[in-house]
Amino acid sequence: MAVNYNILTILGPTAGGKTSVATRMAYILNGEVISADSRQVYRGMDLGTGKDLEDYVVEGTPIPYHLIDIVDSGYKYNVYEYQQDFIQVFNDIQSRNKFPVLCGGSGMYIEAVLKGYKLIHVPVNEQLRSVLEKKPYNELVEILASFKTLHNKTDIDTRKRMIRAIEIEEYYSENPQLDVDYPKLTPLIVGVKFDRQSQRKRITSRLKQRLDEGMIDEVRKLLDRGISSETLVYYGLEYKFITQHITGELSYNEMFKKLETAIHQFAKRQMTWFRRMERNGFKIHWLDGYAPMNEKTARILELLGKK
RNA sequence: GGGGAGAUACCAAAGUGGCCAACUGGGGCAGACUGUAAAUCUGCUGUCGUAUGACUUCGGAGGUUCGAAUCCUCCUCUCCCCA
Repeated sequence: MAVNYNILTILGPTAGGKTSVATRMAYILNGEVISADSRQVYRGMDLGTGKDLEDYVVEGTPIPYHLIDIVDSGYKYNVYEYQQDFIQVFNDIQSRNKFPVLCGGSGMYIEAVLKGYKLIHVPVNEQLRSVLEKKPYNELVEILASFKTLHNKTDIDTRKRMIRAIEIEEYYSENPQLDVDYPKLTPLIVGVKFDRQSQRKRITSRLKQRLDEGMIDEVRKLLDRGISSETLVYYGLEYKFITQHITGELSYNEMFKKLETAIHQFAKRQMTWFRRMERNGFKIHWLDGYAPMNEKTARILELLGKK
């Protein structure tokens, strides 16, 4: 029985070659790419986020992409906004009879849209915050526990998150209607990965390459533009360690080693998320990164039932 | 050539007769995670499919002792200082 997939998802850990597979598929399917990357949304953050914009031209044809370069660096984007933006882009692509290819490595963003997390806009409640901020942590735990149903299951390991969690529950309790008009998605999910040893090698050589291409200058430019080092550190990985190098906290070698390790660990966490998705019922069809492109695309077409 | 310091698990580093299969940090592995998610947090990490269990470890070889990573002897190697 043929399944009518209405979206193709390409996921996988960093440095696995997802983008080229996604753009190739978009080229074949007359489609457009929707990025699922929590850091590529920022303008001016290219090398550090591994945007690979040159991959968006296949056989001389530019492939339209979405949710890349949509906000200024310095801004703090989040899942809620991502989901909203995704819905809009998805509907738009469908209305133009193009095929959407979701591609990225931000597990939570992917799951948020494929699973349709119920996220609604919860405004900041300054009054509530000022009250909660005076209370001890254990009292906050009790307050959060007092809500019958929890909509927000995030970590509450810090006071800040705890207060935000209560703020969200508080809002839900007063605004019970939370059904948003969510598009019906029937995704085919394909993962691209290499064996761990190869993955590590790829991460390291890609890191060296991007440093050669001027990744440090990119970060320096952001600092010059007035983005605080705290914000850059918040962005993590490349932006975090390179900023610490620029401010003199880390030598070049220390920066390189720590960053390399951090990216390896990040790739591992990405895989942990994907495995969890599989346990939770998402079928991910894994492709060996070493397979040639035509083999990958043939396999995906086969899975899509277009062969 | 003379003097001194040291060799501990993947790495660094505690431990200096029993409470040591060995503190701790890093790394590695596994996991949690719906509003920071490139974040944050948790567990495991000598071997034995489980173990209040067994077995093998603290440079090597001997020895002392009821008992050694810890004490003694010899050997090998590393580092530092003076020549």
